[in-house]
Amino acid sequence: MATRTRDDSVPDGYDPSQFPAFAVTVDVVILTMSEGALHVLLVRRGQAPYQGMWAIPGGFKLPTETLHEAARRELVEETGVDAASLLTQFGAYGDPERDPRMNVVTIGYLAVLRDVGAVVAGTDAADAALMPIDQVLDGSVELAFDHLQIVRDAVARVRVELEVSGVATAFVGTTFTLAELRQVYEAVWGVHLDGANFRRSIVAESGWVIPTGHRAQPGAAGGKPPELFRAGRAWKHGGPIRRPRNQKGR
Amino acid sequence: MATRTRDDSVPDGYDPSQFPAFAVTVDVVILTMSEGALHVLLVRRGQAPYQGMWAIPGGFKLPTETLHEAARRELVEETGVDAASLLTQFGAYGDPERDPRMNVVTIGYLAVLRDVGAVVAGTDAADAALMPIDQVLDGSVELAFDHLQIVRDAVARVRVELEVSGVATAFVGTTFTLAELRQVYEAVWGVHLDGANFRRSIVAESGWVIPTGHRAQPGAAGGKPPELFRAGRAWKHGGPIRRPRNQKGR
DNA sequence: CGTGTTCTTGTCGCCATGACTGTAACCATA
DNA sequence: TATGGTTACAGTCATGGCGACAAGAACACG
Repeated sequence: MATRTRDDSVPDGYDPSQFPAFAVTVDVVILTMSEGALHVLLVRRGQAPYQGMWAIPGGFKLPTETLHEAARRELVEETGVDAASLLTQFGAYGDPERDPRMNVVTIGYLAVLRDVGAVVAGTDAADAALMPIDQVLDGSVELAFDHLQIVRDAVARVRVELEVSGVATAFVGTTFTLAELRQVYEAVWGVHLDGANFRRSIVAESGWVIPTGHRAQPGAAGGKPPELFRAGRAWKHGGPIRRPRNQKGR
Repeated sequence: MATRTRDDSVPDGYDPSQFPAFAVTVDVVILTMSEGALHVLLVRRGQAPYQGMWAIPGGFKLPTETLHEAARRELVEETGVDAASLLTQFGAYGDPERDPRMNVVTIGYLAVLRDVGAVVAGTDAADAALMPIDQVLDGSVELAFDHLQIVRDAVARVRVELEVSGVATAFVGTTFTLAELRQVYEAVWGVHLDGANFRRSIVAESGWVIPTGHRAQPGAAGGKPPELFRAGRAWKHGGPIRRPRNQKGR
C-alpha cells in the first residue's frame, strides 16, 4: 500500500478515487420466540448469487442516515414493527470474498421481539419464514453468504445480553406470565430453571416486573391461573437472573 | 427511497453508481496498564479537520484484506506489536456527520497489551502518547471526531471481556505476580479486590495461571517475594474472577 | 534484632442459589 | 360431586461461593 502517516485515521483528501470505495449494508437478525423455541426470521433470495437460498434481511445504508436508523428502517420494512430501542449492534463483517460481486461491508444488528408470525405471513409468506434457530446453527438450513456466522454471533450476543440487560421482556407481549418469561431464558440459554426459584429471583429485583392484578386463563390442561405481569423499568445494572453455572443433573 | 424487494440484502447490480459508496476505516483503541492505571494510546492529528487534536490511530481497510487483518496491520504500524489474537471488534460507527468531509464508516477494534510506553517513545514520541483513561472519559482531553464515544465503548467492552474471557493476562508480561494481575482487575473495574480471595479464585480455576517456580524481587519496601506465574490456556467458558456485586464498604 | 511491608494460608459468616416438598387453584373426566 | 391431573406458588433446607478478617511467612531496612 502507499506510504502512510500516523495521523491518517480519516482521509484528508477529497478525491474519492484516492481510497477504496465500499458498499455498506445493514443486516438484521430478527429473533423471536415461537412454540417455546428460539426462531430467526429468514427471507429467500430471488436472484443470483445464492439464488433460492435463505438469508437474513438487510439492505444498503443511506448516506443520510445513521447505522442505527438504517437497521431500524430495515426492521420496519421487513416486519412492520418499529422498535428502535430493541436494536443492538453486534458485529461488522468485511471479508473480501464475502460477496462474490463486490466489496461489501455489512453491519450486523440484532432485533428481539415477540412472535412475528402473523406479521410475516401477512406481508409475503412465500419468501419469508421463521426458522428454528437450531436448524440454522447445526447446518440443516444453509444460509447465503456468511450469514451463518452472522446468526451465530447474534445468538451468542443475545445470550449474554439476556444476563446483563433486560431483553427478556422484549420476547414476550406487553403482559405476560412468569412461565412465559421463564421459557425465554430456558430457550435462549438451553437450560432448565426451577419455576419457584425463578419467581423469587424476579420479584426480588424490585421494579423489574410489575403485577397487573389480573390473572391469565389456564391452559387446556387446567392448572392454577398464573399471575399477569408487565415489564417495569428495563434494568439497572445487570439482569435479575444470572446464567446458572453449577447445575446438578442436566 | 426507491422501491425495494425483500431479498436485496446485497446488491444484485454491478454498477457502483447504483448504490452509495463509503470509505471504510478501522480504528484501534489500544489499552494498556501504566503505573497501575488504565491508559489509552492516542496520536495527535497533523491536518484539518481537528488539527492538533488527539485521536485514536486508524486507517483505511484495503479491499484485499479482512477487517481483522486491517486492524492487525494498524496495530503493527502503530506499536510494532503483532498480536492478532488480542484484537477484538467491538463496534461500528457510521453517522453521516461523523466526518465533515465525506461518508466514512469505521469499525472499532480493541487491543489490549502490556505497557507499550517504550515502543511509543521509540517510534514517534512527539505525536503519540499514553493517556490515562480517566482524563479521556471525563472530557479533560478532547478527542477528534466521535472518538470519545468509540473509546467509551471500548472501555465498556473490556470491562465485560475481563469477566467472560481471559484478557487479564494480556495486560501483563509473560511472567507476572498475582498482585500485578489483581491490579489489572482493580483498575479496569474500579473496585478493590482482596488479595487472599483473589489468589484462591485464580488458582482454583486450574490451568489459568501456571507457577513458574521462581519468585520475583521484592519491592523497595521489602515484603515477601511474590510467586511468579505465566499465563495458561486463556479460558474455557467464563473467566476465573467474577465482577463483585455485593461489596461492603467501597 | 526489632519494625514495617508484602505475600500467603486459614477461618468464619453471610447469603445467593439450586433442589425439593407441600399447598392452592384450576380443568378434565367418571 | 368426587377424583385425578396439571399448573402456580410458598416454604424449607443444604451446599457453596464469596467477602471480610486474622495470622503466619519471608523479605528490606534501620
